[in-house]
Amino acid sequence: MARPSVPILSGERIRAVALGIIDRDGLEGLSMRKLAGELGVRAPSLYGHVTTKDELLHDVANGILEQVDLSGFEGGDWQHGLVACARSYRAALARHSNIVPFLAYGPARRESSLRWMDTLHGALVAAGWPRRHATMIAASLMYLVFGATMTSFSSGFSDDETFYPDRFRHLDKAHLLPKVAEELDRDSFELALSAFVDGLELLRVASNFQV
Amino acid sequence: MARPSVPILSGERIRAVALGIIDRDGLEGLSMRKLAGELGVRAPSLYGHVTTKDELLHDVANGILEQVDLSGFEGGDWQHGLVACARSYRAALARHSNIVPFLAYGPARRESSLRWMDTLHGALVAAGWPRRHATMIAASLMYLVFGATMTSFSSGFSDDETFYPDRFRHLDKAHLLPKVAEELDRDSFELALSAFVDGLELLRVASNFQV
DNA sequence: ACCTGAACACCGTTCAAGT
DNA sequence: ACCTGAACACCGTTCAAGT
Repeated sequence: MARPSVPILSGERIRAVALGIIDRDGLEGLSMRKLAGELGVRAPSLYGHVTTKDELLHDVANGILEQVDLSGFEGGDWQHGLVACARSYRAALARHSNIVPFLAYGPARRESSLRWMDTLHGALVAAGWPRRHATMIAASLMYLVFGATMTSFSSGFSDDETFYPDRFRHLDKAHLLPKVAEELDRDSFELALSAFVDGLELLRVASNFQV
Repeated sequence: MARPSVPILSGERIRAVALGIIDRDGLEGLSMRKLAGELGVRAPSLYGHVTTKDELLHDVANGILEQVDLSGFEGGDWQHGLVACARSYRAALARHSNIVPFLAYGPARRESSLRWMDTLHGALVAAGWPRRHATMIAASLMYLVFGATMTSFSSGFSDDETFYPDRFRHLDKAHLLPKVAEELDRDSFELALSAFVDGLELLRVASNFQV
C-alpha cells in the first residue's frame, strides 16, 4: 500500500535503526537504501522525516552525547570531576565506537560537546586554573577520550599467533590481545587518565595556582 | 592518444597527487575519477598501477608513517624517549590531519604502527616497566596522538564572536580560537604529554618498578 | 499526509577494445 | 604495455505521481 493508516516512519525510529546499522556494519555500512529497507520502506520515504543523511548522523550523534554525565564536578573537587566526566564521556562513545570518527569531525560546533567543554572550563577556572590552562586541559581530555574510543588499539590486533613474534620480538604475546581487548582498552584509558591528572596536580603545585 | 610514448602514471605520482587532494579537499573529497582527472587521465587507467582505492589509501598512509622518528629512545631515558616519539608521531600526522580518521582504522595491522608500538614496548620493558604496563603506556600515547590530530579541537570553533558567549558563559573568548588554533592544539598536546609522563614517573616510584 | 517509481549526478571497479 | 569507453552495481537526493 502506498499510504498505511498508521505511519511506518518516525524520526525516532529512523535514528534508532540507523544507529543499529552503524553499530553492526560500521559507518560506511549505513546507506539510505539499506536503512529504508530495514524500516520496511523505500529510500525516498526517509526524506519526509529527515532532511539529509549528514543531519541524521548529527542527530544520532547528539543522542549519544546526551548520555554523558556532567555531574562529576558538583562535589567541588576538580580532579574527581575531570576523571568522572572523562570516564562518562568515554563510556558513552565506547558503546558505539563505529560512529566516533564522525563525532570527531567538528566537535566545537556541536551543542553537546560545547556543554561538556564549558562545564570543564568553568570548573577548572573555579579551581584556580588560568583560563588558558583550563582550555588546554579540557582539550587534552577530549583528545584522550576520542583517541581511546576511535583508535580501538587493542581490538585491531590479529589473533593469528604466528603473525607477530618473528617480526616484532617485543610483541610475542600480541595475538592474545583480542581476547582481552575491551579490558585492556579500558585499563589503558584509566592509566592515561590517572597519570594525566596526577601530572596536572604536580604542575598546579609547582606553578602555585591557588584552589 | 591512447598510449603515450612515456607513461603518464606511476605509483609514486598517483600517491603524491592523492595525498594532495586529501589535504586540500578532505578524505571524502578524494574520488578515483577526480584523482584521474588531476593526473590527466581517465579513472580506469589508475587500476593498472593501483589494485584498489583502499590499498592506495594504505600506501599513502604508510608513506606518512614512515616519517615518524623512532630514535628518541637511543639515549636510554624512557621519559625523553616517550616524549620524543609521541612528538614526532604527532608532527607527522598533523601535517596531513585529513587522513587521520583512515589511519585510526586498524592501526594494529599496519606495519609502521607495529614498529612504533614494538619500539615503545621494548624500551619501556627495558626501563623496568612490567609488560602489561608497557602495553598500556604505548596504547595511551597512541590514543593521545590520534585524538590530538583527529579531533582538531580548536580549529573547529566558530569565529563568529556572537556564537558562544550568551549560551556558554565560560566560553566568551571562544571565537578567538581559530586564529591561534594551531598553537593551542600543539600546546594542549604538549601539556597532556608532559603531565602524562610526570604522572607515570609518580606511579613508577610508588610501585617501586626498577630502572 | 505519507509513500513510491523513475530519474539525476555521482561512486568504485571491470573488461573488451584500441594503439 | 598502457590507456580508453562502455557498462555494472552501487550511492544521496529530488520530484511528480499515486492513494
